Amino acid sequence: MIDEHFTNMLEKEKEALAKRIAGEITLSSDPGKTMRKWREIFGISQTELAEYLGVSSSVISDYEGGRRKSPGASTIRKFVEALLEIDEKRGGNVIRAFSKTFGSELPTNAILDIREFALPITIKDLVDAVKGEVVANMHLLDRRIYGYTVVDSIKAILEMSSEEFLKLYGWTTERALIFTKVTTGRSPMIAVRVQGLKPAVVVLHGVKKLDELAVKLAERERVPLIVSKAESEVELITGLRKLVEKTEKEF
Amino acid sequence: MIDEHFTNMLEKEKEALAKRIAGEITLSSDPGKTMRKWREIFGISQTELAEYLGVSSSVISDYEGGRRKSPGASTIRKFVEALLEIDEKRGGNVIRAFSKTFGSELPTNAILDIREFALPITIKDLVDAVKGEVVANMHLLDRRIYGYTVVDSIKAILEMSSEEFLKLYGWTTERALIFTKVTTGRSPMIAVRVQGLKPAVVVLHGVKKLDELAVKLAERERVPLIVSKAESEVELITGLRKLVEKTEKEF
DNA sequence: TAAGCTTTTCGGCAATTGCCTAACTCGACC
DNA sequence: GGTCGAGTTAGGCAATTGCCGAAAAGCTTA
Repeated sequence: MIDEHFTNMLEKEKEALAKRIAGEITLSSDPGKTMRKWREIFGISQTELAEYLGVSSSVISDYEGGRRKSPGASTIRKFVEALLEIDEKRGGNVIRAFSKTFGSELPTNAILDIREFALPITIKDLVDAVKGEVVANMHLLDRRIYGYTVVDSIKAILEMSSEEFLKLYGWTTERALIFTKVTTGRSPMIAVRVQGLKPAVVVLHGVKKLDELAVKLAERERVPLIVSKAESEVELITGLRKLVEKTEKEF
Repeated sequence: MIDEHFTNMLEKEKEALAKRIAGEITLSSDPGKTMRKWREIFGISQTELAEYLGVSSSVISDYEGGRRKSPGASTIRKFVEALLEIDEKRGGNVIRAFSKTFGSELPTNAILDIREFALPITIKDLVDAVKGEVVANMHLLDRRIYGYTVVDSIKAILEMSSEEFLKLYGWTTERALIFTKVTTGRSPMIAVRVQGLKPAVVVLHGVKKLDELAVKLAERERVPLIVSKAESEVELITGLRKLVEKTEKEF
């Protein structure tokens, strides 16, 4: 009974997300661009999506590239449904990441800020926003990221269970994971390695003396590592939010 | 500054509603049917919408009738934007009715229940759901309605300002207005008449002795008047909610 | 650096959309 | 009963979509 209720709630969240994505694509002045944005948020390749839909991959590329100015409702529907079904088959991490039910389960005092960008940005953009310095994997700065999560590393380590850590990383691989109250950077990077999942980039704020091991772990995992020189958490978050607003204006 | 903030909030609600409507149309297995549903919720005629969009009215009829199985994104976008812009020109009552901002301004203890149906129902359906008896305008029972508002008439009269009454009626003309704790039905019908607006149907619950003036006022306003014989408010609301669920299943 | 995988670009074509016009139906009202 | 406004139906047609396949280009990784 309770399980059934919970399942119905998740189903509603999925429907709401489907509607949100479909609405956004349909109302967009560049539907193809928005289609790409959401496909990348889900971390699905054009090839995989094409196979799932039973079309050739050039079809997906043509849509996302804007060759078709006004995709039909059927096409958008199939596209959106495929994204959600593929995600569900993978465990439903992205659906959960965008649902309110999931959001309310996290210890909110460890999480200082969570935002999405209206448009994908590069890690280079992020570096500027956090007054950062790249300390590992500089060659990977062209990666796209779609959002960020700012975590108080002390609170997170003290209060979050292993499962919650997993959830934190499991959102998408296309987000920046930002730790504040960091001393050497060792603990966050160990946590990243132990969980075996990869955020698109890790930002450390508050570093007194960077531990060489942190750099090595980042290089091993091929995760760009950035040290933020922002004066305070407020300044860090303000810079990030300005970046969010900037992408909203450009969109 | 505060005005600006408030305007931005309304703009966001409008965007959210646009996305909701567009998403629903796009994901629907019968987009035309959903387009009609939303046009009727806004109380806009096909003719007016067609003129606004600069097309002939047969175009709207063809879409809503399902002649086009997969309307393009551009078409849906123009349709949705037109609905919202026309409503805004009329004062934005429907946009507000569907926004959270508006909802939180009403005295919630006077309003016992507010719901939408997933599909339009006729007044006949409503009569059954509330164990009702039609006392005026029986020939108008084929009208479509899209939702209902149940109001405690005593609390509403004691606590609601004239402006709030106006808001209550101003939602759409496609909803049922249901008064509970009614003795003769005179006061609710006078309120209906004084405000000069027309709900699709009025239901009176708890009538001891129906005032003939109530019937006359209903006839004059051409508003179907129904007296509910439900044993209690709970039974009344339960019947209505069952009807909501029924439409959700059929949709 | 080479191989393998992913994505892009473009020509082609059948099917469908977006819109028109004209004729018709229905309900309300004078 | 006649008029008017709202809505429906269907034929027609130019423009666009939905999809294919092939060639080229780009990216990642060992």
